[in-house]
Amino acid sequence: MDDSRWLTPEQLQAWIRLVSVIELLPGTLDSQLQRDAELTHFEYFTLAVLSEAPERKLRMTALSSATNSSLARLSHVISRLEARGFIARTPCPEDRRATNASLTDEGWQKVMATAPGHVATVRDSVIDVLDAEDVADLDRIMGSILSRLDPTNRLRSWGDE
Amino acid sequence: MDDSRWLTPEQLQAWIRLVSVIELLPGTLDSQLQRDAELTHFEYFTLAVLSEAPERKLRMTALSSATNSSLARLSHVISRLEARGFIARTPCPEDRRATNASLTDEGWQKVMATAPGHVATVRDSVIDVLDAEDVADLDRIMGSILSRLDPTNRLRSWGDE
DNA sequence: CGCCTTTAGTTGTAGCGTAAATCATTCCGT
DNA sequence: ACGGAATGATTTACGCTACAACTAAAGGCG
Repeated sequence: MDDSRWLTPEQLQAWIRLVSVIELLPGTLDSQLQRDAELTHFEYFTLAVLSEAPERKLRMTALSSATNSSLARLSHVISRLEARGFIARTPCPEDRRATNASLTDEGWQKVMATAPGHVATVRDSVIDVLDAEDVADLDRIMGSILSRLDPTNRLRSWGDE
Repeated sequence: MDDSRWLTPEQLQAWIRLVSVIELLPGTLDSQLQRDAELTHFEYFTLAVLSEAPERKLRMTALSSATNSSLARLSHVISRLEARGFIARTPCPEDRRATNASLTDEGWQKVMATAPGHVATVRDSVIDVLDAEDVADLDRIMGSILSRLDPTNRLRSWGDE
């Protein structure tokens, strides 16, 4: 086993801290959203992405790509959100294999009502502890990592969450 | 809703990218470990932490703290690892409420056998795309975030994963 | 002491995510 | 135009995690 393939102490510590954030942040986001809106972070994010899309509508595949999820996972989530009236499934005319997921008015209301509390949590747990330079560094580094993690490089420059 | 509480475009993009990493990295780590060692990343991490502890033994509470997990989650995981022979539970003499989890020889062998492949994945998906300055930035930023996320501030300066 | 509270840990259950199987439709080479 | 491969999406089964309830031991204090 080549020794140069091990991590330096600096790399190791940065890695452990990244792992810790990955372990802790989802819980923070989920519990605020669960408490205040009965939504998981992924459910909220899905609604939010949809709310930014043209006509508030996207094909399942496009939505799964935009939310970094598998189609299977998305399908489950959309089923739940559909049952709650936040999303409607409609068959796609151009390609009869495809399904469009579109945000209902109720879904739109839900996003509007939920966003402020969520943003407050994001600021409180992440953004507000960082200065402008930190934010730029974070953006650059996460971009680099994503280029490895996300083979299809779908990392857009985003309008909004 | 005060407008200053919304995110700037720069903050928003950095946030979305962080969320994407949080969504994608666990899957990458889990699938490599699952494929090569039939371990989740959390299971591996637990074994690894234990392998660095004095006598390769820690109390459940200390271990849950070191792995950023709840005691309940840890208890389930330790049960699985115990059933597979990687860990042994022993009652703690000083405090009869407490339980020690200690790494068995098999568990030690497992960590040794699994580490190289895992480190290769970590390098490949994260570390190798970053230069020394990036690593320092990542470390600093994750440290800042953790100070908010982790009220007990147990972020040590780590010996090893 | 006796009682209440806190700490340590385990267990049961419900819900979410992953992986694999399935099905329908479309694409494509010949 | 036909048959196979690829694509779009859903469904099922199963494993992991969070949450709540519970047991047991220790600490604190009047």
